[in-house]
Amino acid sequence: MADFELPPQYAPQDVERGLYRRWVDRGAFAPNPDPRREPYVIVIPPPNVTAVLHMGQGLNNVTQDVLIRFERMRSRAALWLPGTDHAGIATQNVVERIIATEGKSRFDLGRERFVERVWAFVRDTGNTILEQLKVIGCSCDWSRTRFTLDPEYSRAVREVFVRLWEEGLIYRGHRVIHWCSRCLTALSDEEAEAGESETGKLYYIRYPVENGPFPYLTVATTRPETMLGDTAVAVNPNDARHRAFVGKTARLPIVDIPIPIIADEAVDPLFGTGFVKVTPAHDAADFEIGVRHKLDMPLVMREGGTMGEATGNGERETGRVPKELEGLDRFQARERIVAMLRERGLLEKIEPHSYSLRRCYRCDTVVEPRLSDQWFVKMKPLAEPALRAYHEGEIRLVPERWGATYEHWLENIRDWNISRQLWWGHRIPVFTCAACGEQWADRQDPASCRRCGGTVEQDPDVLDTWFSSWLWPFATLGWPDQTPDLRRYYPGHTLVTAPEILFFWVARMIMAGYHFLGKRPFATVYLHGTVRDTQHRKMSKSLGNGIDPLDVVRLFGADALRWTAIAGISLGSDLTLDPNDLDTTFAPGRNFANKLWNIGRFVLAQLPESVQPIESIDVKTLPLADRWILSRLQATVAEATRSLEQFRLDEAAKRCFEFAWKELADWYVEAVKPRLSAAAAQAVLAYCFDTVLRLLHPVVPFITEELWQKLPGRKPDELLIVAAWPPPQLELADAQADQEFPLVQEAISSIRMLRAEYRVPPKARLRASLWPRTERARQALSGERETILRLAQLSELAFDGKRATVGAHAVLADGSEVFVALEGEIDVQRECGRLSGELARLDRQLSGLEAKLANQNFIARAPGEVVAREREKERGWRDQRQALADKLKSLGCS
RNA sequence: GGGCGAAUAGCUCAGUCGGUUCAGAGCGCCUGCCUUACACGCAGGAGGCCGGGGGUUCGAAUCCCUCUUCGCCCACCA
Repeated sequence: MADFELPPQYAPQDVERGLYRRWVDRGAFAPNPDPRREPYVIVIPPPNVTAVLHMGQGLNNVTQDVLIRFERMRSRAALWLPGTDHAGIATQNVVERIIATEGKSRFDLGRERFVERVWAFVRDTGNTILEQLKVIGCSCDWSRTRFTLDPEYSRAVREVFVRLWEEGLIYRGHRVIHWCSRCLTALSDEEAEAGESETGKLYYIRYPVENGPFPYLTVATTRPETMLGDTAVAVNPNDARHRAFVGKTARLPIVDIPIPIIADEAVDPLFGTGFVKVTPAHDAADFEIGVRHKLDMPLVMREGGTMGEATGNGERETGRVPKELEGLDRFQARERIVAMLRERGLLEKIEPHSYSLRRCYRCDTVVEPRLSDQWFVKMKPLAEPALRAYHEGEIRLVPERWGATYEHWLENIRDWNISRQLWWGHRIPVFTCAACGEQWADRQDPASCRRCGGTVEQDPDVLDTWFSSWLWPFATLGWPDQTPDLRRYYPGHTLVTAPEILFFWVARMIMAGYHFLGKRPFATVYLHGTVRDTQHRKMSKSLGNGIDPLDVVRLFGADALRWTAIAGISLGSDLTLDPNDLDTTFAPGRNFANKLWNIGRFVLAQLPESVQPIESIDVKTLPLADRWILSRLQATVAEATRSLEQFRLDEAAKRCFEFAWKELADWYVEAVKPRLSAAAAQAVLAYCFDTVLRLLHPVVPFITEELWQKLPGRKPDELLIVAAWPPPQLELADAQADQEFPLVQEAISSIRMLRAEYRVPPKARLRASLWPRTERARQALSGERETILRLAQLSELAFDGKRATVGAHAVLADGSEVFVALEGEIDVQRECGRLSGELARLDRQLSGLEAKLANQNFIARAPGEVVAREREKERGWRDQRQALADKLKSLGCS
């Protein structure tokens, strides 16, 4: 008997913190330095420095932790590399909001002081989310924590920029990009998210036509305010209705200037009126038309989204914006222009129109297409190796279906706008000489022009935050230096992330990996689902339907959270949780932890100081229940291992749950209770519990570690986290036990059913008779007499070879008697009926299959393997048929 | 407009190659139980036209077509 007492309920709060500290203190999270160990590497999707943990990240990181703990126990040098992303726009926005409460803008502070302010903020709060990851048990190697703005990391970013520049893959593009008028920066195509379809208005506006076939034409637009920037009206060249207008001149209302009517293929004659107003500076498609027709491209909106002649960035005065609209917000301006048009009788009609607006992914402001000069990366050459890697199977997506999306994006890839008009981020290392105009990208900040010695100026913009995160798998390991870490831990193995950032991040990391190191960054991309509420809405702060993982940890423990995230989600599917009922949502995990705790409590109370190792026991001589549970354990090890290897984490978790609760606790523990003093029984019990704790450790690390350390024979410094994964080396599978113990279970269940059905009181003395139908069953059941008596709460048990019935005879407390008999599966007549029914069905199936196999068409057309499989099936059925027939014969039925 | 996914018990979801390991789990519900670990528990139970319709097949939750509903991704129809 152990000399300690455990409380009847598991209290996660009492153990989690201490255990985590022990793991850290013992350096358990660092990869094993033994060079013979094969590395296994996961790099964390770096959360934003400003982030606080939400369920989505909980799911993401717990998944990674399960994989890393699994591989660590499998003796690999497992490295999970953590870190954070500086998150350009997001972080800048947060700090801007903070200083706004002080009544200041970033412009009041100036660039240098503002950036210093952001750094101070990051130093203060930047570790929040990493600390929270510790609370949920993540076993990251914290000694290798990286930040995308670390000096070494920044060096990698700069190196990459300069290399791309030298390869001619970076260029200055003058074109229409997505512009956020609130963040005051350009955005990439991916950062301008198309949102929900919403109902807006389509305005039909008349433009007078000079000397045309008709005095005016009508254009349709959703953004009337952009008309100030129109430099043409276009029709489709094949549009017979409007052909006569081509070449004529329209008069742009309000601005009152002449604009040409041109023909361009891009115009869809079926949309609106077939006349399109062309605003090259504020619409990407119009820009293309403008280029083709060499049109002027005046900007009529300022960077902040107000109307006005824009200044700077190559824009010039055009006199297009009337005084009364000057400085007006674009949406107010829309109303005013519509009113002005109406006054002039030029507004034909307004129709409801449904479309989807693109919005800034950071502040949700409606994005404005805007002509400007930005830095772009040519993506085609980068995309090709990434595509090839997928086709050749060097990179695998799990689940596979995402491959199509990945391919489509890469095949249609567009150049990447990487400059942001922000202050927080990696400054673009492009330098321009004020004297001679020389422009180049440099690894070091030059003091003067490399050509003429004149003064140089650095580009004011910073890089897209994703331009640093796409280097994460190798920049975190010290690249561009050939560090030992880089050599050992690159390429990595598994990337775990949500499909939302497949383009933002995953595809780009693959491109960067091949381009800069010539090797894939990882072999497998595991894409998990999204966390949603019961209405299937994505959990988000703005919707207020989120669940704070830390609340869950507080209420139910980290293991309960982890259990729910892992066991509750199958490969690639979404995780639905109810934020209004945390108890229902997380109870299963908590209950399971408590169950484990109590199995542990029981086991520990029974076991002596030292237990025989299972290896020293001749398992073949053990009682049926022991052989059965060991056989089940062996199967569980095999299945759980295979499931984890295939990323079926839920299957692995559930299989172990099934073993621990249903097989070990419900059956074996109950069955073994009378023999607990036997050394062999103790050995089996200890071995089973020890092993299932190992299997469960990746999913529920805290409780398993806590219990495992208490098991007899444990050295004080032993930790489950670095213990060996259960090897399938012992031959514990026992086909006979697998067949016979279920008979015992069946008998017990039958009797229990009778008890319940006939309401036999628990205290009643009950006598049951069993009539096993085969010699083997008779042996098995006789051997388990004690178990049956105990688990079915019987006082007597009899066997009889003639009748196949389960019967029970009860004497109630008041002396009255109850006789119960089960006519179930062991009843001869019932059994005969059942078996002959089965035989008949099998015969039907068999004849169908035979017909199929006799069909020459099938043989000729079906693939060889299919035919082989069918033949195999036929053989199996024939054997089954034979066995059935034998059984029927042995029972003596016709 | 294209592409992808989902629909199975009251709820959240498993169900691989078409067949006796296919009607399953957890939660909830009902009936008994404080049986020498666990009431966060034990034992027993009820509850399903596997979204609708058609097809293939000896046989369909499973394969094909179609419809309905929901979700996601992509797309320069102003």
